[in-house]
Amino acid sequence: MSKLNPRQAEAVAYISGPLLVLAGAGSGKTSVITRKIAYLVQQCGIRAQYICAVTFTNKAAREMKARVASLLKAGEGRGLTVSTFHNLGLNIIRREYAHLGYKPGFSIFDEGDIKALLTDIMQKEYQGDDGLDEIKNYIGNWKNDLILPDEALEKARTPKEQTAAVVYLHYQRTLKAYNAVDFDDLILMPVKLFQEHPEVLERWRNRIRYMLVDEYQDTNTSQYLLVKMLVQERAQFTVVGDDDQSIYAWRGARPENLMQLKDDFPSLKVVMLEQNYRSTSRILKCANVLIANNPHVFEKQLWSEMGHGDPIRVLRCKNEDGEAERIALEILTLHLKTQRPYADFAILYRGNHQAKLMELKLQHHQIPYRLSGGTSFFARQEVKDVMSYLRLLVNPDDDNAFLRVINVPRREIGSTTLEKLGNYAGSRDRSMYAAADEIGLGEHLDARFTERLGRFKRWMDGVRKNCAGEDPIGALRSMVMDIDYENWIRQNASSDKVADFRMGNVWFLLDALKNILEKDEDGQMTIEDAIAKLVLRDMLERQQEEEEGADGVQMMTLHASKGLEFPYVFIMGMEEEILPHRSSIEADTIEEERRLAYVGITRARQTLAFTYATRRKQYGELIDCTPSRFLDELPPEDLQWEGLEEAPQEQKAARGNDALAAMRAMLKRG
DNA sequence: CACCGCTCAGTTTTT
DNA sequence: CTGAGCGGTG
Repeated sequence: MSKLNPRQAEAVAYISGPLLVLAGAGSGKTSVITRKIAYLVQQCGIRAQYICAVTFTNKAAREMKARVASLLKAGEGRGLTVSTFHNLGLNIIRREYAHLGYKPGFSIFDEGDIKALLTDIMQKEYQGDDGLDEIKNYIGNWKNDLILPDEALEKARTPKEQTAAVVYLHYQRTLKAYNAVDFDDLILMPVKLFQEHPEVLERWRNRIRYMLVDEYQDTNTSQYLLVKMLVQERAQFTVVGDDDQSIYAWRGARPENLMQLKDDFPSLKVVMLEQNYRSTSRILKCANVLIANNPHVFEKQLWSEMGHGDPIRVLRCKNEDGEAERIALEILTLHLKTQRPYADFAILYRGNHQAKLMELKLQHHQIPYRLSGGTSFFARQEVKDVMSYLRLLVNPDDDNAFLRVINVPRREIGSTTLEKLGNYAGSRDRSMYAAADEIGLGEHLDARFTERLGRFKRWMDGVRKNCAGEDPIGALRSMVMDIDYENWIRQNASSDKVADFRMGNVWFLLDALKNILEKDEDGQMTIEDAIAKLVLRDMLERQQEEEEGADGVQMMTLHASKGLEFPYVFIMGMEEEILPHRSSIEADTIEEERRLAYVGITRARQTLAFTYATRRKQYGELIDCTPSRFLDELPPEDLQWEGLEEAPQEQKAARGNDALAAMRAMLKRG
């Protein structure tokens, strides 16, 4: 077990009041959190069940859990909570749903469900879904700021806001009727609940006596309020964050929450972690010098004892094709020369579209790679279908799921039937599923159609019964067989290969569900809970990770790279309009772009290179590119520019290009 | 309902 | 310039 430095030790041992740890990149913040949990349990006699650590991603939570487990003796970690904000919120709602007027088995709507619901509402209210995304943003922002529909209606000034507020009101009512919540509600509802029911809050405060929050700079207003309410005047907490790594303001994160803490908790102690255990000092100097261009409340200087390191190279390329080619050749050469696995190399970029060409080049040179991001597993049709079956199974009020499922596969229930069922259900204040076999429906629908609906409902009720038995997963597998889903997939797929892949996803989903049920320690997990966890992506990634053991160059966006590290890092597209992004230049949010560059630089352990193209095809036109202003902000003495010989008039002196020639020669040799 | 052609946007994204 | 998504048509 590694020794903590004095600052880290101070952060771990300080438990007499609220603590803010400003942890620079690579300064061992996860160690501090995990060691602190162990310290609380082993030295302070606080039982693990009273400790709650919160992260933003499942991955971070998983890593933290594993590291804590390795520090504690068996049994000591019993009842410890390490979860994401959303999972914590889910756990609260799971126990307190009755106070919120919800029923068990409530659905969690994902991005797709939300859009479908909003489209539906806007069709009804405004006969069109123009500006859906904008309205969705308004609603999301309100929810992040803890503003409910009534307040939004009052506050709305512009016509757009008023429209959005009206839609918001309908949206929230419909969610309630469907016995559903969205992701934002998982945070917002617990806060509202605690505000309205102090006795419930008291119960939770009793359960959570010490709180630790990771990536605090990424919290939004609701999340901060949730933390604040739980810790309240007892103020037993540690939050860890880095204002320089705040790159999610665009989705509601408020790095100001770091400052807010000082006002809200005057006794706040601040500890700064400035020793970096990841990068060479040259890389850190670059990072420091760059970020010094941003205003700071807390000044920090990262330093390391990892040696001076290689110069940082800036590779000038003719065009986007040359850029990708150059990176591919660099990696190929370095891989051969150093014998390091491809997984030691990372290519980072601002936007996902930049990955395309890069991918082609890597393929061309037969370099294995791993691409993170891309189409989410949950966006896949077959996954959505099966998820909808699962949801309808545990939540018959979920009309969204009902509509998705009713004709998949074909049950000869058309839009007219569904519209009449919907109207009838609406008039009776029932869900479509509940109304599907009501006698009164016969007055609006022909017997043929009521029979089809009734048959579906009877079948579904049967499946639900089976699920309540000994082997719920087995029951779900039979359900998939029962509807002959495989046949449906085969009919709709373009090839057998695609069909196999899709069926694989279906079984994978059920396996993940099985794993969630099985790994549950206290045996309290119901199938309802497990499905909710599935929507929150928990467990799924873990399985995918296990399958992803293969060696390969890692390609990802700068955003996705936060929290990771690589020996060799390439940051591509270092150009004005790309990094900083054009829209950020226009919106004057350069500082966040600078932090994005900062995050990218601080991912590198030993070698860092930037690339940019002098010309680039954009929207069908060949345009001249300007190197990113961030390159100019870096210390010139640590940079080594390459590829300037074609443009000697540029501000930087041309340097020898021996490296490129040597590389080519080496490639020829083998 | 399937397919074709037109229009329009073209950042980052977890839960 | 592309690719997605939409609307119109057969």
